[in-house]
Amino acid sequence: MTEVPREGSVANRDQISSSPLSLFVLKKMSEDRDPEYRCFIGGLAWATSDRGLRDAFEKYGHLLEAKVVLDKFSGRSRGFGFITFDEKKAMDEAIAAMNGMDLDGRTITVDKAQPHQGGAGRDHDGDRSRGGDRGYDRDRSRPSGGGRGGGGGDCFKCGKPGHFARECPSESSRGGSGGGRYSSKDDRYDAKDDRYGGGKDDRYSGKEDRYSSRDDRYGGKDDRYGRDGGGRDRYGPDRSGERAGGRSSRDGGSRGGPGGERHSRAPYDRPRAGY
DNA sequence: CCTGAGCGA
Repeated sequence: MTEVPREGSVANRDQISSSPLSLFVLKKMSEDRDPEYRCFIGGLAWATSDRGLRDAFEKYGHLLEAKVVLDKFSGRSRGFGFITFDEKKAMDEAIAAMNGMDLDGRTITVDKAQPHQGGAGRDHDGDRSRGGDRGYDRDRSRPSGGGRGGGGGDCFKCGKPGHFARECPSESSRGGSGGGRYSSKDDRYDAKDDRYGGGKDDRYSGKEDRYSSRDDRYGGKDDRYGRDGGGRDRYGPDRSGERAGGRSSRDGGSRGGPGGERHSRAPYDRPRAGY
């Protein structure tokens, strides 16, 4: 009746032992879904490295990880990085203390990092909402220096946002133009478009020597004022993409020389190189 | 004196 057949027990034991699937356990990477205390650091100077990040944030708590995101296409910092604390209060202290602070000569933005659920495999996702926000605000107010006099800010003449001091409508002679940057298109774009679509083929044949010095363009003593040295092009974090796209349309992917690299070498510059 | 604005192998 209530007797349990031993034969069944033996058979059942054997079944478990012979089940290879039962021995496997689903183990994920070191990072479990348990949210770590990661912070997104934005507004970093181009010359800021992961060491600089850690050195600036390890004082608020023990950092499990401190890394500056580098651009694989340029090899240079993308201007933001991530730091991971092992404690929540440390993260909170760091955010509250370093947000809007000046690091490496530039005002940085410190905020909670967005969780990437895919790991390395991440596609181009235009929507960051992901169905779950984590305090991330896409329409956040720009620190703009945080009003702490860090270096960012609005118009230096009238202090009104939406325009710059050079284009301040409050002082600009409104002769013919009442808008400033909003009126008509910029001639500078026409000039750029002209050399790409103007039909001039010698634009790179004889001008290439100027780009040969692209390694010293970042060799300036500063990361924000040393750009106007030999570049006719204004503010450009990396114009290599534009140039590569322009020449590829002409070359069709064929290189006529061994020096067809996108960049000669790492544009690493040391502000304290002792130069 | 400022257009960098951004979330990674």
